[in-house]
Amino acid sequence: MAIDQLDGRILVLLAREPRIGVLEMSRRLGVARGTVQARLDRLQSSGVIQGFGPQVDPAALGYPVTAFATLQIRQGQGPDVRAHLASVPEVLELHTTTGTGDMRCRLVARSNADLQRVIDRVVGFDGIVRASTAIVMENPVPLRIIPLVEQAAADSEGH
Amino acid sequence: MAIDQLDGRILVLLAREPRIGVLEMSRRLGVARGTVQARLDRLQSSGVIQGFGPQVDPAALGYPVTAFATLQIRQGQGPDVRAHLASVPEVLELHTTTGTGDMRCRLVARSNADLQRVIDRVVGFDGIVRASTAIVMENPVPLRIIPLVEQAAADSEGH
DNA sequence: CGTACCGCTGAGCATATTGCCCAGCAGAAA
DNA sequence: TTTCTGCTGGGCAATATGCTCAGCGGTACG
Repeated sequence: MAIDQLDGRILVLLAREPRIGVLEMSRRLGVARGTVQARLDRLQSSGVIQGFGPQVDPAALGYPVTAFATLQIRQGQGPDVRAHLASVPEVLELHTTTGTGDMRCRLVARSNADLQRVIDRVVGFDGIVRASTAIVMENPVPLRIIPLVEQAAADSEGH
Repeated sequence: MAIDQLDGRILVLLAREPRIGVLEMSRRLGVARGTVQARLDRLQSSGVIQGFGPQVDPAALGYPVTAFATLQIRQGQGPDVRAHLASVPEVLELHTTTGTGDMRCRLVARSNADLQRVIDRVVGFDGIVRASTAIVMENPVPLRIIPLVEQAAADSEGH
């Protein structure tokens, strides 16, 4: 479950050069190919690596506006609201958080004007009591995992 | 910049079976290998596909707790606060949003107790005026892009 | 102390894929 | 008509993959 230094180096290498092959990886890391193969299999089957899906930029797809919405849900309407939000393509992510019936979702839109349409569609659903939205201006730290991987690998040093 | 149906099918296929090769993709899609190759190159150079980095599960790394923090920043301290937050491995993402000096970040921690340590480290910085945190309980819609890709591809139908 | 067990190594082999080339062809634009 | 662009289908050498194997050093356990 915990990862060691070699696992960490594999993950970092993979994050930096994702299209790299197993053979090339083994050369860079100075270990046998079978070892990298086995580590990768283990990382995937243990769930540390969930996949290698392409990271698609919504902006390049024509959706340059990102926003976060905080929703308050009427008691008992949770499942319905989830299904509703899941059916909206512009909802990229949804979490339920502490707080009475609170959800937060990440939205994208084609423009600020289009965001209004998206929000209307999102909150125009019975069961959503209240909604507040914050538009993203900058993204100083894009979603990342490498620093955490390095810390986790370092933590496992002193076994 | 906009994607067509073939691009959309490539992205969906790639999202479903990321380790698939160009040759196999061309077979599944019923087009020539060179075509898929060219489309992939274009998707990458145009920025639609940012990369194929491994999707690492923080929970499997030993960080099962996720939280969102909303920070209020003192005027003019933005750059310093950003640099500080970027230096904390548990900060996975950071956005600046509308609102007076507002930032939101995504945090992970080893436990609820550990979250306190992380928050202390995050907010224990001159320039952060106020902070509120919400712990994530469920993630009904994990970060996704396929529905948006399909919509974008469908929108380009009527050229 | 001896004996399993486990992970890593280094190697080999048949098969599949890649990167790169080419000529031909259809549709759109000029 | 002519030119351009994108897709096709093919071929080629080089490379990577999946799989197997025996050897070898640790560590755990009786």
